[in-house]
Amino acid sequence: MSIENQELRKAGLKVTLPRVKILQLLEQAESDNQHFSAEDVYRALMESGEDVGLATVYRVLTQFEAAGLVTRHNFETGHSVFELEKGDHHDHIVCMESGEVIEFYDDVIESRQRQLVEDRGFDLVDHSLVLYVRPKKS
Amino acid sequence: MSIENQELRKAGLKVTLPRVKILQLLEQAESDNQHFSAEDVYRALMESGEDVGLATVYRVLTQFEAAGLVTRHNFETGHSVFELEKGDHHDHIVCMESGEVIEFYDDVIESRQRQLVEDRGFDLVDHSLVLYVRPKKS
DNA sequence: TTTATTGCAAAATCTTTGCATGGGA
DNA sequence: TCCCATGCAAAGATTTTGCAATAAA
Repeated sequence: MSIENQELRKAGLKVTLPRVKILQLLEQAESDNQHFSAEDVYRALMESGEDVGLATVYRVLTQFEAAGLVTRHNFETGHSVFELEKGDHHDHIVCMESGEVIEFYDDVIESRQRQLVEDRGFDLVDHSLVLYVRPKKS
Repeated sequence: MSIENQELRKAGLKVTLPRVKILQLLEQAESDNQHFSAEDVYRALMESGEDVGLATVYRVLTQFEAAGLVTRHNFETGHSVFELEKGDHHDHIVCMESGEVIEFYDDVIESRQRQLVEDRGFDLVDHSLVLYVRPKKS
């Protein structure tokens, strides 16, 4: 029994071909490109000969999100991107020209955030930080 | 000469009725509701008897954005919202129990963000930071 | 078999654009 | 007058949904 099948069952999802293929795709993603739009996933499936409809891609990704398998980001790009949930917190840099997404983690920012809210009498539960950038001109 | 007219001229935009009305609407917004969708603006104009097309609302808001008069946000709501640019950048702390929203500005985080993206060969264009918190238990 | 899932197409949203008309400088 | 701006409708782009056919358990 494959790892994908186990994960799908654990999530309460019937093991079907589109779900397995999409989960495999997300898990085999290169470390420098783990953010997929529904269109990205659809195109990748078509290229590898899998005949899966775009509507199904949307449905499966939405189910994966509900099951906690993926995280959906709504960056300012006009479309959603999906990322496999690996449990490691990170923030995002989004290039406004290429659409490229870079993950980063910075201790200075993380601890500063915690201190800022504690100074105001709160505990930090979660946060969302996205840096929108453009390639340096000079 | 009204303030709106001056602002429009300064932005290099011809002073037209739709532009003046939309700018007025944004400037008269209550402090607790400064985020408008194009549809919001369109509806408000219709209700005050101004016959402006929705396409024009989009065009004007886009021009205002290009001119730096407004900021466009793409929240998770599926549609853009526009906010008058008042020059005071701030981030947000959101209390998950009371819903309270606190604005803050922190130089350490701001400069660290800039450095992080510049180390990677980018210029920081914009950013979005929201801290989700809970009242401290102890 | 039995029910959830899929594929397709159509619809629902939100936003932009082409083009002829109208309004501001 | 001279164009820019506008209104309308149509087109785009992204995402969702209805429904009959299909596949998993």
